[in-house]
Amino acid sequence: MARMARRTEPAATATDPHEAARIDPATLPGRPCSIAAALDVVGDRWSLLIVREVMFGNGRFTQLVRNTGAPRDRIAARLRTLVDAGVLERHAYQDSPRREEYRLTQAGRELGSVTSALLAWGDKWAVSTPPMRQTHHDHAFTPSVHCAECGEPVTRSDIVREVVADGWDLRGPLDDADDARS
Amino acid sequence: MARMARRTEPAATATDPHEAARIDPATLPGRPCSIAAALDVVGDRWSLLIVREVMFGNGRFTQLVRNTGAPRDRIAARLRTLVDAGVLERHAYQDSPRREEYRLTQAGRELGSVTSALLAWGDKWAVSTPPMRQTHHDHAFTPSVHCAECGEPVTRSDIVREVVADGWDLRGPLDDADDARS
DNA sequence: ATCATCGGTTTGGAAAGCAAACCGTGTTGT
DNA sequence: ACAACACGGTTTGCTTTCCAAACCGATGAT
Repeated sequence: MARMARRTEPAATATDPHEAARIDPATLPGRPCSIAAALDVVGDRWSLLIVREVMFGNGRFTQLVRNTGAPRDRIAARLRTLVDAGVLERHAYQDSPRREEYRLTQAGRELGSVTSALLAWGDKWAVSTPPMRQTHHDHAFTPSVHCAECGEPVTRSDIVREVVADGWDLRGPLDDADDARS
Repeated sequence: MARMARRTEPAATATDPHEAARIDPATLPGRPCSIAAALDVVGDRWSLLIVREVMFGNGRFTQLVRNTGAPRDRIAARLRTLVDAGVLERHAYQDSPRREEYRLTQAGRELGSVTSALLAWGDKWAVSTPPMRQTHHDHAFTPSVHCAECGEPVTRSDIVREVVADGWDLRGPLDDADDARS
């Protein structure tokens, strides 16, 4: 994808061929950050809609084109990069004629937390009328973020962030005359 | 943003001037879906990185440019659409010379669930070395999605989805000869 | 007076996105 | 046998967006 094109190094040190190459966050523009790295993989216009459709069981090319509304060449391009990134895998569902469909990998399945958060936010803030309903054991489902360690629901102020990458802190690059700091 | 440009109607029925205009999901390309609507607002290359920086307290123009790595004109353009969408608000932090900074609205703050999910996913699947550490009450923080109603941690198979928008179900548009259904 | 800071805008070229037409393989209908 | 169709894409020609770098206007500091 385009954002990828701005990175300076592909960092092809994959030992396992099944494992997709990982991004060195220092090669991304701006702050080294896993949010930026995640968006480098799925942050374009169509990727998360493709993931949504595959989650719904619609993993075939024509289904993806129809249900996302994206141009065919965009779908084709995104499918390639998502397979390369280890989010999807290509799987033949018949020979003769050979037909392929796409399935989620474990990494792809775990994007469910992202689509789920976007769905909830969109329902609440973006949309006039929610077009889909989600239920969890027969009651309406609203996601709530908890701490996996202690199980408690999380408030934003409970979370402390610390930058471990060299040359940056929460304010920005350290060598910058942004404000007084040694 | 560009994706916005493909919608056919702005749906300007806002009663409250503070409330941003909401999207009619039927006007989006593809499946009517709040994920697509959310991505219509924050689904471009830079928006969520802007939101990240504002969450970190870096709400000024030059900070946003430096810390996201985006071109100045892109930041300016995104700030306008994010303010229009009700994610950010512009706030003067001094007069003479007048200087503005951007702050999160409630809608913007609630994008924390999205950035949080992306951060966790990026840490686990996209990045070679996580460049940031998050702690919750002095232990490492990993987000876990629970059901807000019953408090239980959520498995993907526990969630049942139902399309309420006209003309679609989970497979796609109903009038389509995708497979046999009345 | 000159230079620096801040919050942008302008400009010109390069890249990406788009809709629509096309293609190869294989199957179905007549 | 032959035409039409399904599927999973690719190609083409054009439009839109994106980018880097330069510029701008208001003000304050030297």
